[in-house]
Amino acid sequence: MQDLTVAERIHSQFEDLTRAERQLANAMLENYPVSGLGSITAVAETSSVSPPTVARMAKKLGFGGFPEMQKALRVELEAQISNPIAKHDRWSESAPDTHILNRFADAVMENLAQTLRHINPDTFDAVKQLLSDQDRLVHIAGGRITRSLADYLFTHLQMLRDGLVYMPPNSNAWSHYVLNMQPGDVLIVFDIRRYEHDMLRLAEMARERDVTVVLFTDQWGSPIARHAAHSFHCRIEAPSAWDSSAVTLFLIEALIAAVQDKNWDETKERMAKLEELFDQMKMFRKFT
Amino acid sequence: MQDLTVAERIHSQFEDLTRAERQLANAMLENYPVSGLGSITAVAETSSVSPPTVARMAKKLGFGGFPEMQKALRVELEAQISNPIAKHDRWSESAPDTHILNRFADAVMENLAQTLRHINPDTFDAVKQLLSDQDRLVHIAGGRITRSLADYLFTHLQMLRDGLVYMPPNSNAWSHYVLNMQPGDVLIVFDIRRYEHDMLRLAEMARERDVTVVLFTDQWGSPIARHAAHSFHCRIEAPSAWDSSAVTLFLIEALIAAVQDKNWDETKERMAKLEELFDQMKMFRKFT
DNA sequence: ACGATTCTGAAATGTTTTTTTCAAAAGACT
DNA sequence: AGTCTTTTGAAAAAAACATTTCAGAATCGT
Repeated sequence: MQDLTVAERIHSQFEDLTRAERQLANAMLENYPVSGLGSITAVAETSSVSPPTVARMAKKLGFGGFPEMQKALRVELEAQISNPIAKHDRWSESAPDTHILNRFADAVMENLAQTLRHINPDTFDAVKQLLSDQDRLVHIAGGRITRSLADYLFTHLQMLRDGLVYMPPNSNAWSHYVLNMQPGDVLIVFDIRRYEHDMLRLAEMARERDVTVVLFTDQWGSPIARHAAHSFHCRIEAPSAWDSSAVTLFLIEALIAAVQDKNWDETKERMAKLEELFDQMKMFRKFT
Repeated sequence: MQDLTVAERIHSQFEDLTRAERQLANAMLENYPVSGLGSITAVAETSSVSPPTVARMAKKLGFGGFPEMQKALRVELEAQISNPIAKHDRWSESAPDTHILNRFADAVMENLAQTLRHINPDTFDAVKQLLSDQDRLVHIAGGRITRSLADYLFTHLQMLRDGLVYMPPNSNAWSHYVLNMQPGDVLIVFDIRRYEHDMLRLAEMARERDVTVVLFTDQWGSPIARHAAHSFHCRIEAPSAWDSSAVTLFLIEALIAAVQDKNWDETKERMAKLEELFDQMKMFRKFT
């Protein structure tokens, strides 16, 4: 009896149900399982029976009462709707699923799915547009931890366009950088957890100069969001003392790909030139 | 406001939500919309906020109260269930599945799954062990693109241990760094695609000095693998002219988490000291 | 660093929902 | 038909739920 769905229980006991109960049962199966999610009064009403009948049937089906049956319905629904990725068997097959690798993988998968649900494609496209606009200077700033992410974005954008300014994480020097910002410029800031006060000030100052601020932050949202024209909230949950930036990096990469797609011809040309330069510097070995 | 879904309302007003409300909003979107169907107490509990917060947010979102919001959720659910085409195969709901966001997400998920299948947990644990060993110096080197990843690893390991050397990506200076390597030391190198010749030379020289080389590379494998005691092959496929480092970053983070777990007591102490130092520096900066 | 403001949850209050009770209605059996 | 059993819903009682109030906590702004 334990693991049967409500529908299965109804079917298996249909013979034992009374007239009013069968009427109710049919109504519940009609739009299953949503029809059973209202209050007992609502359920009773849509089936044209009385609330006690509903309560009695719930008990007859083996539940403690109506709320218990409703909870079972919710659990069923959750299983039915839930994300396919949330359910996977162990990733790294030879490692137990309590191994940090698998636990971390779970977290990152979930973070990715969550983040994507939060993201507004319009925001994404708008930022893509901003970054594609060669007439705007793009300033990139990161904090203590997010510096690497800022760096990653900068390195890749460099291959796509010029007019980029990388602002070093040492905030003492920022005021000078702000002086060089023009109205219409773009400032990309990373601000995650332990939000940094200097970063907020930077965003404020930039905004005062009519610079469009784009923010990468976590699911809770840095206070900078108030000043940002566009914000990306990336989920950073991880089984660790620190947060996971993997999803933030994914988003950065997706943005880079989008910008690259947008002006593919120019990009291709630029890349060719760059490759040539790098080859001349003999930094790379031929692919074998 | 009338015809917006609850999720849309949450997104559009996310900025105006307070900390506890955001926590609740995230929890509700987590298993949307089922997670919002319990009693106000249940919803509050699963989000770790108080019932009043739930009631307040419902009003903030434009509903008369919690029951009204819940009813809206039920209506949405019904519409969603009865329309089998509107299933959840798309990630970012309002973006078509040809949107770069969704395509990139597909690629990254696939990369992660593939990578995990190929990782040998013994390798992982062995590297964890190496990084936990305070008696070995750990040298970290990255290339043109992978520099950010090396930087990320360095920044985080710094919070876990000392005896770390970050080798700048400018390869001219590397020979001096190699001079300082001792037998038993560890060298972590990142080498992905367009494998860099200097990186290979670095690994060779390190190996000659009995340094244990750990390599992060792509699915094809840098030639450095021949000299490395341990190699991680991360899949880097992406719908882009560049590769995706998201999975490599995931692996770095998982390693950091593993090292941190191993000696948690020492780590905790170290972190406390570091926080203190950072606070002091912040204060110092304020007065200058 | 210090008030002013906003936010938050415990507790109290008011409301709705659920269950129980019970009498009437329907049906079953003699 | 008459009596007994079962079923049913109205109404009351009990329980759970939702909202409001309020004081402490956190945050903000100067």
